[in-house]
Amino acid sequence: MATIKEVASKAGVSIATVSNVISGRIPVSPHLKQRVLEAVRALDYHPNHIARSLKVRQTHMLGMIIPDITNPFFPEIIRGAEEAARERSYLLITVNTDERVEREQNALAALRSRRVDGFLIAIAPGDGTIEHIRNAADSGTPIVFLDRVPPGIGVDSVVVDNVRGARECVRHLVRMGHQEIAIITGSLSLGIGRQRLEGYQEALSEAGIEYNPALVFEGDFRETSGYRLGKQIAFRQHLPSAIFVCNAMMTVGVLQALDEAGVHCPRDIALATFDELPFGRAFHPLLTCVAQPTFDLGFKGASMLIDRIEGKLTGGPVTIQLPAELSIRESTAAAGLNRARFTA
Amino acid sequence: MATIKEVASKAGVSIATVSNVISGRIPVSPHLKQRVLEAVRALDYHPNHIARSLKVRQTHMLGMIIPDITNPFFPEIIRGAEEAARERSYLLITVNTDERVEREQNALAALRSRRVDGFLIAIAPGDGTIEHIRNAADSGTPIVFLDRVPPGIGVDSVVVDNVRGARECVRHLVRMGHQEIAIITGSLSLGIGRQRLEGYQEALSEAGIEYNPALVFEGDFRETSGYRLGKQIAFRQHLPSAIFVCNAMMTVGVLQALDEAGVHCPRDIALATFDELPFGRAFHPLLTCVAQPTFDLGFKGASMLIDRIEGKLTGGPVTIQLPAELSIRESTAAAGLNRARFTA
DNA sequence: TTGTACGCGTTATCAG
DNA sequence: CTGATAACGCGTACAA
Repeated sequence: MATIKEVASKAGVSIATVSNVISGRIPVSPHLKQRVLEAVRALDYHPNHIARSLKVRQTHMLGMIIPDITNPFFPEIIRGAEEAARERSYLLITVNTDERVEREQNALAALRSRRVDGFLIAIAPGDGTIEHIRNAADSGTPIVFLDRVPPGIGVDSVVVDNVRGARECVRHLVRMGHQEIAIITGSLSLGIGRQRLEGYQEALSEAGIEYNPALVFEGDFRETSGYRLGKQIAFRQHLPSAIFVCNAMMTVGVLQALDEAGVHCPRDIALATFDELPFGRAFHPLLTCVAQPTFDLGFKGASMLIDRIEGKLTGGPVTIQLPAELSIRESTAAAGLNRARFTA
Repeated sequence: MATIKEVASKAGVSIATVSNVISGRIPVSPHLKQRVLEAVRALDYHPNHIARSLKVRQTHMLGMIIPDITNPFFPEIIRGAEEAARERSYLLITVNTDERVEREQNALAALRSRRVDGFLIAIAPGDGTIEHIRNAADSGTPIVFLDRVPPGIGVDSVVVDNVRGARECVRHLVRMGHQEIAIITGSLSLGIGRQRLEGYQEALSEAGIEYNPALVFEGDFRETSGYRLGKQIAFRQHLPSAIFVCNAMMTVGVLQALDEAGVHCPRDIALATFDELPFGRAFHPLLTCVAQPTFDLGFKGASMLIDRIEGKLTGGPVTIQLPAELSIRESTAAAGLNRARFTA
């Protein structure tokens, strides 16, 4: 690959002049500029960002750590973050941890070695060891948490109002006449898992419905746990009249389980889910869900991170809380109550 | 961030010794090794990969360029590629182009500036300008194409046997008694788009069914085009008895369109799709599809690329062709022929 | 095993 | 406005 020296030599100028043309920071006479640009094109010159990073001590790279790239929730976040990064000429590097803390640690180490300018992190569920994250924060690298925030660490974050979203969704179920509402939670070692459960509890309590632990099934946000717990619910001696599932991946599993068990939604049971599958438009029945502002989560997170990096945001930790929006659809239409029959 | 010098000083050894401990290339006495490791931990030292890259002239980074991260086909490929990269300690950097050639060019330039050791590329549809790719290839950086290969450039690739996959799928439709089979193609400026159409044509020809251009609808692999063309088909004066859709994203659109038009699958029309939605298990009806080996595509692509980079693979371009597998499910069950009624 | 000079490609600084 | 040159942090190679 051509170097700045070769360009300079080809254009008959000094390397400093080439550098000035490329960066545009210091004006160069049109005549020389022209010659430089020609040499750049002729040699297919691409400035060596590595050398540049070494010198300026920043890489213009953002490290993003997410737990599950096969959950469509995250690709949307990535798109948002990538868009913000692109606009401000940062490169986003995303690493997937498969919900494993050990991979999260490795990813963090790899990205710190690469000297990314900042981190966007959605943590994996774990036993609460966040030493690796605390270390990164202590090193002075800005961090913004996305969606999932570990406890006891004061950094920026962009999150969803999980409690409210869950509450409104369960309220809707109650309004539809449901008294016996099962919940399939996410990992309760995660704040978002607990918050959604909390919203569920609040909605029940408001309605004067007693909280029944036997209706609480703890999943892990992955499809297989939805499938497993869905089966468990379907084969209970007594079917609840509704299920509130705490994310869309698990809902896919639940749908399959119900289907195999011959339980029809919404005729036999109502289903509502936190989080939306982008492909839900093709589902039958259409799912009542709490849609999250995924793109925005990523976009705002990356924007905030870059502001921190560039010193445009100073002072204590900032938390941006985004609302989630309830969409009422077919899956909660008079279900399980045998008041009406619904055919998709 | 701590430097190798600080570690050396803290451990009371030379930087060369620290370097040797870290890299493990030259043995160091257990005693000193221990002291170095302690210092590393105490200082939370992370080797500066930037400086290292500048010296050794390789970054251990793989650049991946994909057209649509919201199409679940690609996250699976990313997982595969990332897995292969991780195992061989490379870092995968993925950039999404939103199917836009202009972004592809920018991505390529950015990654070349970053001096990635090689490229994994699934091209965006365009007017055939592949100068940017040819330049990258000419610069000596290894490239492996994934799934989508531009014409007229001799580089490695990992692809799917599209012709055969499509042919078998349409054959199945023919076997089910369909004579009038519409096709919603992908972008025909892409090889994969043309190949799937070719498979369709072959299957028809085998069966002695005349090829009818009026049944060919050109989409672009995105959901909205499926929706639009689905509507078009649904409102034709004469409904075909089956549709073969060339990828799953478009199928989601088609399903929605049929639904809105009151056309029921499989009762009124059969549907088969190339490519599988991972969430298809929750669909009604379950979709007959040609499943692609997505993870493998990514894994094999990245493995091959790293082999090239490390000189373990030499010689002319290699193409790995992976089979796609037909899964027959409910959406093609005796449809449109009014021979039977099927209720999901 | 250690010390150390050297170079990697760039940018920043300062002298012309 | 242009050019010469010293960093940036590390890996390598050598001599001690």
